[in-house]
Amino acid sequence: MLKITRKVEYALIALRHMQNKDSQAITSTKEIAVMYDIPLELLAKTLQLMARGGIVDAVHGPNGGYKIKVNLENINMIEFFEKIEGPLGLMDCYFDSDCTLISACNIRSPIQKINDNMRNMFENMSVGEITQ
Amino acid sequence: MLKITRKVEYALIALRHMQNKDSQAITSTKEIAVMYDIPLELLAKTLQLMARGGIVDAVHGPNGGYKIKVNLENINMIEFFEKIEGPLGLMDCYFDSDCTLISACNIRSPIQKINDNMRNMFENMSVGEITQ
DNA sequence: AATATATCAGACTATATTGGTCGGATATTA
DNA sequence: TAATATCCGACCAATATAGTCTGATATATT
Repeated sequence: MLKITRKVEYALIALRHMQNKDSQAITSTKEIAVMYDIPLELLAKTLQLMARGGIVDAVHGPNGGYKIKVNLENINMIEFFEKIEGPLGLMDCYFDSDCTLISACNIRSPIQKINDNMRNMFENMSVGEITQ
Repeated sequence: MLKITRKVEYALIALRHMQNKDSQAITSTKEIAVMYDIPLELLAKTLQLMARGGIVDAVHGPNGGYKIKVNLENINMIEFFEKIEGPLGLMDCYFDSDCTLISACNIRSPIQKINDNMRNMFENMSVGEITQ
């Protein structure tokens, strides 16, 4: 429980690796997969997700690869998780709006409070902080 | 990802239910299972885990059940999770102690930073806060 | 004592999620 | 045209979680 997925882990490793190079340098999937001993295909998929999500730019063809596109300080961990894994279960909860799930929320689920805390924490944590 | 298990959820629901009754009142598994529509056997197991963990007291026999044993403000969420699910992956990380996993930690895993933050958050959150 | 009811305990199955693989398409450089 | 890299979805394998079943033990009531 409370686990971070491999895809997210691989994505962060890849970003940190690229961050330590010249900002215009191109890094291939293979380079990262070999260096950190990560399954190539799976890493490839996560890099594709980051490209789709606008976090990195892709360069096709021989000597192709990826480079970081945005300032990692400007993207929070919730956005990041959702770009890679899709919508999280950690729904936003607006106490002052009307909520059709009040009974499910209050009667059934103290979990909501935990999720609110987690979401809040990750919204205030940038990818840059994590990759250093 | 980042999900809380059903057992934890059921445990919190049970505690909140008991908290709203007289502190000496006995609550059976059945009472809770019926009221919140939770699978009886699974709820039974989580209550047993809480009894083993010293959070509740069990009363055997007819009209038996459970009652809260400790002050829920004095137990943090990490302790609670571990009583119910066993050791979490969110290891403690002591930066000033020597660590045989430094390379794995620094080179491979930004995850460590995320886990440290989560652990810190849950250590400073009491079960009482969540069950109200 | 016998019976009914509740917790206790572990093995077992079903389901869902995640991790990883494969095949083939598209883009680009040489 | 050949080689290399990203792209994309379908697929299978491994793991984790959810839930079920069987039987034991403790105790209150009759």
